[in-house]
Amino acid sequence: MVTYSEKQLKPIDEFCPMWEVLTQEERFYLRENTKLQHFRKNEVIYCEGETPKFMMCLVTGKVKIYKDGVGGRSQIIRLIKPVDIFGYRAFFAKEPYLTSASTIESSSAYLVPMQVVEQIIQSNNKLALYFIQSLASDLGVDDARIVSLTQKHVRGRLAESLIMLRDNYGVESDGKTINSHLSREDLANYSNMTTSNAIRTLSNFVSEGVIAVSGRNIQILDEEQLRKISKIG
Amino acid sequence: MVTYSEKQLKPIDEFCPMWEVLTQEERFYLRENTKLQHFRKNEVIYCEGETPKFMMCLVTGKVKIYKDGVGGRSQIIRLIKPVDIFGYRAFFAKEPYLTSASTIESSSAYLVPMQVVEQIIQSNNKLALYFIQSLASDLGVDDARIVSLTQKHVRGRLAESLIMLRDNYGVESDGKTINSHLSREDLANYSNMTTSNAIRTLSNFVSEGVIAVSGRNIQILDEEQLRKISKIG
DNA sequence: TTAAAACAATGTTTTACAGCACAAAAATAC
DNA sequence: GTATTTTTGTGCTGTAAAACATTGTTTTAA
Repeated sequence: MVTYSEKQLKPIDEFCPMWEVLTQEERFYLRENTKLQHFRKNEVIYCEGETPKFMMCLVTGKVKIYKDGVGGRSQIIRLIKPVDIFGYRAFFAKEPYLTSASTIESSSAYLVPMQVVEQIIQSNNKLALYFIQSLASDLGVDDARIVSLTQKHVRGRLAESLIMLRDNYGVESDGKTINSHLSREDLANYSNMTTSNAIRTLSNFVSEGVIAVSGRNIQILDEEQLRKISKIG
Repeated sequence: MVTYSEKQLKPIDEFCPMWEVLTQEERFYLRENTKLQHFRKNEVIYCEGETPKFMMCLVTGKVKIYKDGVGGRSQIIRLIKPVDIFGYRAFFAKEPYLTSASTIESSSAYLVPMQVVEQIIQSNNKLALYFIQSLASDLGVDDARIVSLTQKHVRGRLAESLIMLRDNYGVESDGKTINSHLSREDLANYSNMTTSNAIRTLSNFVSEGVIAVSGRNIQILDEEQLRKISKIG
């Protein structure tokens, strides 16, 4: 039962540039074993503790990777945008999932069984090197994040998050509004602060003229100043 | 100019189990291009911002990977023990080093040029998979660490660090003393707290009977209680 | 079309922890 | 073996940010 819009969708090996290194046989094998799945807004994709079975390639929507910590407090580890892949780390580390994944808006993703990925890696070194590079980059981001989240003050952490959101998701057609509409709570959970503090600090930024806010729409007005706050704070 | 003790040392491909997957030719190629280097106590091995050229395999001693953050405050990201490899992440991510590395005691390490590593990976898939697994594991540790360092209280963070130190470096011949002798400052920098707080909390643990301390020697007396503190705090 | 959640905003209280300052002890240098 | 630096230990103070409380606002559901 394939809908019209899905018919128009490119197969996974053409949709996502990482598979360009595959041979024709490998591409066919990949396609045959990949399925497209849709997720409603705020639907959980996988949970901490589960056994990783699929790698996901996000086609549309937005996904958060998070961890529930002390006292049910949630920490968003990273945010996924279309064409990003996720859900494969735990399999390679031979562990159950250490994180959970949930959509933050209606989303769809290609699901590839991890055995299929592993098999292709075993025959294709370039794909292996792609994963090495991808994991190495993520690890660098995490290393930097450890320092930011522990050492920067609330203002600095929020400023950094806003810049990341803009860099990651881009802006809307007006060229200003960040193409991401996180709730204040998610913004707080990403930036390691309480919701109250995210709200408070956001409105401080507005009165200082560095950003403009309208509901969940955020515009960066003075990027230089925001970077300054991110660096010093 | 090879000393007697170095003569006795196994070549890198025999010393470190990760190279077992190499062919004879690859092993020879690796050996020919590897050099052993000694580092004094508190000697810097590489610095944030430098271009990664070598992968290190620690032969003896202990090394800290750290990042200098806000106001010169240092955060130790991870601790290296013999036979661990380090210094390769940035090369794979095609970045300059994001962290610095320094010995915390007199150490020696095999240095392998990253081009050599990359070349062997290109011809040997099993080695590629080893790096994928290694990076995936480190990423999982970092993900968990983000939550611990941001959400746990001082007591919980220090308790977790002590357990990690024991698990990572083991105990001395008495079967109790942790085989690691970090300064209070390094312990604090690993656990994201001030030196004062590390000292204070450490002596609190002593009066509670969960650990015993004598200079830089630390013994875990009540592991169950320490785990409890780590979990709740 | 009203009820009920969920979300946003703001003010108040509490507390965990950083940031000193200073003293003692230990390691290192001279 | 004395001097000097580094490390360790302790107490006090200020403050950033959590926790709590209250009210207003928007979205969802019934």
